[in-house]
Amino acid sequence: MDSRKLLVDTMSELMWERGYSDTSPRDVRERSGVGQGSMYHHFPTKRDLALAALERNVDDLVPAGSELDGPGDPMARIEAYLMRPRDVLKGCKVGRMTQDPQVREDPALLAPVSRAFAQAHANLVGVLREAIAARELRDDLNPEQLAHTLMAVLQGGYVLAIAQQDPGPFDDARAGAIDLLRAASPSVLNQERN
Amino acid sequence: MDSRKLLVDTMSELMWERGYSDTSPRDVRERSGVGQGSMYHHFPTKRDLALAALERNVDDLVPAGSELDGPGDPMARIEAYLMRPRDVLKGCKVGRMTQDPQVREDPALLAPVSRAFAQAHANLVGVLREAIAARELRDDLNPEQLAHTLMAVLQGGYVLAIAQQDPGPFDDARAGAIDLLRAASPSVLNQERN
DNA sequence: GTCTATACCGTGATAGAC
DNA sequence: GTCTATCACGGTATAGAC
Repeated sequence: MDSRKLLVDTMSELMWERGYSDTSPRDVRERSGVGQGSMYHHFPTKRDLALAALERNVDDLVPAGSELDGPGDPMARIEAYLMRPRDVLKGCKVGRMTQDPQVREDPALLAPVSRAFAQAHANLVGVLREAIAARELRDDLNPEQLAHTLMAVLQGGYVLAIAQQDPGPFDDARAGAIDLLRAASPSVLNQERN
Repeated sequence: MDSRKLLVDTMSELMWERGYSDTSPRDVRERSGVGQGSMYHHFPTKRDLALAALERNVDDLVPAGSELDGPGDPMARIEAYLMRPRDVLKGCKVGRMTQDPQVREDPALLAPVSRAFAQAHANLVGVLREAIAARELRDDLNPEQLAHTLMAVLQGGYVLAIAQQDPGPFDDARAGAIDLLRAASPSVLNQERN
């Protein structure tokens, strides 16, 4: 129906599955069924199509962090965010882009990726601060650093899982992170001091 | 001098910088100065050269874990391993391969990557066990999971840093991980119980 | 907006002489 | 082992009709 939307949808999928460099205009045409003429009418270059697809893929990631804004204890929300089911062996549609040389070298393509991670970081920092305020986490922990740690656990978990072609390492990584977070609750001793 | 070695060296560099798909035989020839004939004499296909280069790149990573076998407290060795200086914005020459579709789909190319991470995991598990035995870490933590967590922090740290074109998120991620590890030492209360 | 035809270039080789 | 020449193919468009 709407060729333009079809093209963006298809490019989004392909960029998730194969990245940018390794996805050709021909791949997009064949999967979408949109003809050559239409394609270049809507998007003068492959890069233009990729930009549209990328904006879409990063937008998918923002509501994906909705566990963080929900109700419940801050720590419970953080754990829910980490434990949300994910398509582990496909990897992260946003993080993947950082390993594509043609994306890395193109500030315009990298920009949406950068924004998405910055947004995720800000959300996580907020909940971590709440957790500290609620005495669920020690107050000597740095929320900015810790947010990057947790994001890295997820992004790196994908890498390890794909290397083994097994989601196990991803699940291990996040379970270990949660154990550490729980171990970092203010100790009974400290609570008695206050 | 030795064309074969020159080719492997050059391919190793290029695969670190640009991955496999995006590195062409021409790139290798031009950077190495080795001629077309020599190249295809030593390596019948690009994939053969990549296999040799990959074996070499993963071998670079094993001695890189030598901090783990050194002297000193187990926890100090883990921290030294995490804090070792790294070329953050270039990323990990092994982890990078997992995002290349042509590597992902080729079991022979993925195998060295898988082995390298499995080895790193085994080494980390060993030191984490020592840390628990030395009462530097709580004994209710799972060393297998935790090892994957720490590896993921590094691998994911690269992703975040490249996205921002700034090593900051990588440094945050590992600093946060170390803070969590320290917070997971057996509490005074627990120590008194034993 | 969509179609078909055409074009140019880089990739990933192969061929055969030296 | 190394050199130069050649090649088939896919990637990434452009041209112009409908």
